[in-house]
Amino acid sequence: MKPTLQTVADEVGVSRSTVSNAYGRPDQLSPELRERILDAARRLGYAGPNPTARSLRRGRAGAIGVLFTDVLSYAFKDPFAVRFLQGLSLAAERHSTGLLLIPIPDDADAARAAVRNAAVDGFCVFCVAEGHPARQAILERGLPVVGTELHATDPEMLAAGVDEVAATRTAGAHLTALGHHRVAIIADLLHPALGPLTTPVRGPEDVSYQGDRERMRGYQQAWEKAGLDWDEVTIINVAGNSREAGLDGAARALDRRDRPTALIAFSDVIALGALDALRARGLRAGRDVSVIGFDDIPQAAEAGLTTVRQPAKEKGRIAGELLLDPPATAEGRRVALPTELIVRASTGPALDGRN
Amino acid sequence: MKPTLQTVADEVGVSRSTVSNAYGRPDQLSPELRERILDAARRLGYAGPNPTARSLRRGRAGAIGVLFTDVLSYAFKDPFAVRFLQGLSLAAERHSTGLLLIPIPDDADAARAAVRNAAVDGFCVFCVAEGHPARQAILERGLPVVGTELHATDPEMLAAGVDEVAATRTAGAHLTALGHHRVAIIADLLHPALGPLTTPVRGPEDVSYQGDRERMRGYQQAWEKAGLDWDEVTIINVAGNSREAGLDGAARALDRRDRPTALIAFSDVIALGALDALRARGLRAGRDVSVIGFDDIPQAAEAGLTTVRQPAKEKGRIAGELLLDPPATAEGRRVALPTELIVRASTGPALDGRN
DNA sequence: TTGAAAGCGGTACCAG
DNA sequence: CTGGTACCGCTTTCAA
Repeated sequence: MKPTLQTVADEVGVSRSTVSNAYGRPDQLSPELRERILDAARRLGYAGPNPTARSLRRGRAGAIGVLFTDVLSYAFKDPFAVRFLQGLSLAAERHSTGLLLIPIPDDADAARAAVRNAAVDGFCVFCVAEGHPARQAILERGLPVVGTELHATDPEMLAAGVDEVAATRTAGAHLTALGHHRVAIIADLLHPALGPLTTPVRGPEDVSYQGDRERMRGYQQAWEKAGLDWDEVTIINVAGNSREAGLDGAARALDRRDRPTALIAFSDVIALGALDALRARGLRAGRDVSVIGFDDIPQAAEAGLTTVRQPAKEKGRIAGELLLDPPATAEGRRVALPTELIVRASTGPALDGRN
Repeated sequence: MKPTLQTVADEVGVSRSTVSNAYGRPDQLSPELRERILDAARRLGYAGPNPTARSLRRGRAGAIGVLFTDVLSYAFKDPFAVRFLQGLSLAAERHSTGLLLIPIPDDADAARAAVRNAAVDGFCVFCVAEGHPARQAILERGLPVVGTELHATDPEMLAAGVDEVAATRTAGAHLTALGHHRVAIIADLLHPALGPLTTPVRGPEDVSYQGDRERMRGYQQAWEKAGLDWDEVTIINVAGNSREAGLDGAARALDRRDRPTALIAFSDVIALGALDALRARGLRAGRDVSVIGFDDIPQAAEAGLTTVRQPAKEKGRIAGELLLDPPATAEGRRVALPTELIVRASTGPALDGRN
């Protein structure tokens, strides 16, 4: 039988309360008694109050839940996600809180169950598509929830995000100013749980993820503003947010007869894959074909990738703080982070017959 | 007031047990009653049984704890660690269990507290040095613990690991066969919590981490077997397991007057950094200087890095299975995984005056 | 400074 | 198929 508070109390000849105090409120008893209690505990192999029982009593789980699809692989593969998690963990550490990673099973019922069974004080919804069953289950828990979409539809939702539309509108203006109009967008736009990946994506309304949808809107607005035809934009949906996916998607774009003059990736990892595709074809980025990304991960600088910078770690940190210490006012509950267009060598004037 | 089981029971006019059964054992009550209960729950905004309370009653936390130092950054940065975690999460998912990431605070007392307060069913000790205070605290919890050291000193400890000594003995033989004897070892060998990072490392006994210690032993044995002088081996301790650390460490080795003919990294990320250092000096890997790594992460193949392959994801998966379903027999509690020397272009004959 | 008592929200056995 | 009844292990007033 594992020792409990009672075991120790009996051993020392005091009450449970006193033993509890020895651990949680050292100032409530004499140092000698405390020492005696701790000694006895050590002797009995008692490792301290049971965390679960303590959580139940205190009404605080001591962890925040982070949901992941694809057995975590996405989360760990994208340097942006990694930085975000680092920020989140920073906030968690500050509040003596753990991070509970919850792998979301593919099955919808199992996914809901996973959410319902998570002993957490709040959830961070990171890259979970809006219609996903797990998302609904999270809202039902009635716990604080933080996301990265500044304009999330649910009013209860906390958010640490950037103005995606404005960010890509600027990025788009950069491209149109360089004379690009026949371009291809490459991104992981469709969530598999919501429908077949072959669904054609014509515009923002077909995109599963809110962030990506807004990014597309920004580019659309830039095209409008420049008086360009959105139909000249090819939208290529790829499976997954990864360098390999970017390579595939870019290959599909580059091997068309009317090769686009620029490739727009919705993340840097995808953009990096696009650069790989260019290289494989002997094409020079920023000269033959322009490439633009999103995030500004460290590798983007090395690769000379033009991209939109967003503060990844800070985003995570603020998301964590929002969750662990929710502001009282509605305004404080949505924090907007800045973005910046970082122009590097991968974008240049459009090389186009018509120019 | 948040609704509880009782609230729902009262609403429907049944007992708590029945409501509990409606969630946990659907076969214990009529479908109609169950529907009525679930309906009422929905109406009242009851999201299902409180996970903490359930855990307490069931005696199962539903999560395994994974300890991390350095606010998780190490864990997320090394592709090997990422794969390991993926494997771990795979096992966790199979057992409907979450992964609780526990950032270990620098302060020893806080670290112990973090371990004691974790509501978990077991711990996975991944890259936590042997003398680390958190490690002691883990053992005290009396929960199952899995590590990656096959020859861990604690008999209770479960393990999914490789024969590090044999692996590097083979790798070392490869190098000595190529004529290398004046080499440099580059690795993150000293744990900061255990003493200053400037402590000189002369041999295996000075290394903080068991795995690294054994890797060094393997190389030492290869040197002995080849009749070479271990004193010709320079040991360079770097801070952290990262590409940057590898770059730094290699720089220190390459800029010496008696430049080593080969660089031995204890991880591929460090080896990749070493390749960066070579490149920066116009040196060709495998021609001017040889480089060998450990792990065989995907980037190793791209970089043409000779390395020791170990099954990262499988290691994590097995660690998870061991933890969640500990074998009864002592033999089954330590699983040995295979390693393989993968020879690529980064190693070649020693370029040495004396050869 | 110490202790008694009342839960925190459930689960599971067992009787009906 | 349903309900009564003990707990799970701890924290926290409140009195002594």
